[in-house]
Amino acid sequence: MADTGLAEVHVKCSSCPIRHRAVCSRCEQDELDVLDRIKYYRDFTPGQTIVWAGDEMDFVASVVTGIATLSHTMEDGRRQMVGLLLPSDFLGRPGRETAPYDVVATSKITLCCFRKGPFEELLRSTPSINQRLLEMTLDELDAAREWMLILGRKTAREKIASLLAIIGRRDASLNMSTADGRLVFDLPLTREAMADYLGLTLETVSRQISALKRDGVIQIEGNRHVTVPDFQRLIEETGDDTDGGLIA
Amino acid sequence: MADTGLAEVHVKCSSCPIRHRAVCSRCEQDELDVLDRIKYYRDFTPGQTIVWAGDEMDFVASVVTGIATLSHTMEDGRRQMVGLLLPSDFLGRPGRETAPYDVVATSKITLCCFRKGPFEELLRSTPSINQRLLEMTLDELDAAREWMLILGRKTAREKIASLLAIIGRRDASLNMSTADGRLVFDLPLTREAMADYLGLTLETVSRQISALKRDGVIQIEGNRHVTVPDFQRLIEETGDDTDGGLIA
DNA sequence: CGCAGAATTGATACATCTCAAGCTGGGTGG
DNA sequence: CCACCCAGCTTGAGATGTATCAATTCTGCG
Repeated sequence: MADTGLAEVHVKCSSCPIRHRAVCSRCEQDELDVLDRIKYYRDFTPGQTIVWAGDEMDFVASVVTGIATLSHTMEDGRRQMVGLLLPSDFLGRPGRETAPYDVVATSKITLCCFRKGPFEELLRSTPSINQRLLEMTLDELDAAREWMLILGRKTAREKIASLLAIIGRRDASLNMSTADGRLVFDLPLTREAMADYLGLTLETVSRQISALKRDGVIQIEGNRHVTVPDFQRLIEETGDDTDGGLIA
Repeated sequence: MADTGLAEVHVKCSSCPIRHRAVCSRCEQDELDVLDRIKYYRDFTPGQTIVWAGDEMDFVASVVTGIATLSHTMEDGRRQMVGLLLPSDFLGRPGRETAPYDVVATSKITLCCFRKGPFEELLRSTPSINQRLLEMTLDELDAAREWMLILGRKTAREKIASLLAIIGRRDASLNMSTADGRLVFDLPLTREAMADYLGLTLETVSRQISALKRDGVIQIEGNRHVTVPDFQRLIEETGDDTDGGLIA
């Protein structure tokens, strides 16, 4: 079933894990009933391309579980990630025919999909969805702008530290981590994906991670498992204002 | 009056130059009447800071005329522009207390302002505004993502060509330019502002502009007046797919 | 166990930054 | 009316951070 991406199960909205954060989070029960009727799930396997840039895109979706990336690819192969989709994030743009970027599953991923036409109809008739989508889009725009600072002005070391801080912070807010500045998480990205995120080569990513490890800013087991002994220290390495509460 | 930014005149919405493109573009007459009652104008002079990052921001606004920039500044002075506000663009974020970036007037500029509270009320009660703001925010997000590709993966020469193409295209769509691939416009930014836009130093900007001039891709009179003899050629220099219709 | 993808490490090349010196044009005051 | 001034810009020479090319070495998994 992985090839078609069609999933067998149909979870009720009321027991959906992203119920309180996704584009539907402000919906009343009657609105959820409508969504429940028209939604459908699709699963993708790691590495699988969900949408190709330029392809017609006849659906929009929420990420239920898993991770996906949005990226531009230039003709000569240079690639820049421009979005990272985590659970509850929204994929697709109402009022647009074709996808502007490649969307690729980084992990096993499940999407909650709506055909574009019906969703656009809902958007017009359901203020709670329109307002939530506006809020989510504004948040994404903020994230994109912080990302632009990283891409345009930070050194390779600061870029790596920034990415680790972003991932660590998100994990902390999800997993109710220890509040004592210690932080443990798994990287959801390969070195190459990190390079695409940060506008670096994978070699430079590797070197800078090694350097941060040498300097005691982080510890690593295996390739993915990261321990940050002192989050504040990591923040200092990002070049940002050192305000640094875990949930910022 | 430039110091307070308060403008003397009060233009009726129905005869406003950005009537058909701004956040209010989908409003009916009765909705415009409401806006007309609560809006107020503010003027700023070139170089004047409209909002400082971190300051409380008690208003939102549409740019009526002129140009402003949004930018992050790091503690050590590194600066990255993250937004360029042109006429009809929207400034401010409903539901946020403090400004995340500096907003600086690049030219003489006039804003059509609304106090934040009343505007948020309107947003809740007026779907036409909410929907238009969503659409505009999605457009900005797309622009931010294209910008991320420029920042992360393009060479200095490609960055300059991309910026010239962006400015040229916009001017072409406004001024109904000659359709024969020739293009003439004025740069709205200094070399330093271009550098902040592109994540370069101003020296590199200057060198690359000189190089493009040497290679016949552009001609320059004075410091700002640019002629592009062959727009397609410029597009080839951006590194993007060479689709290149003027209005893309 | 062994293999393939992922990651590390090294040597070198090169694009862009940095520091420094001069140029240019428009505005101002003597 | 001219000389000066200064912000904005250009150009040069050298330093430096990151990319590139090229081996190895890990790590997780069948």
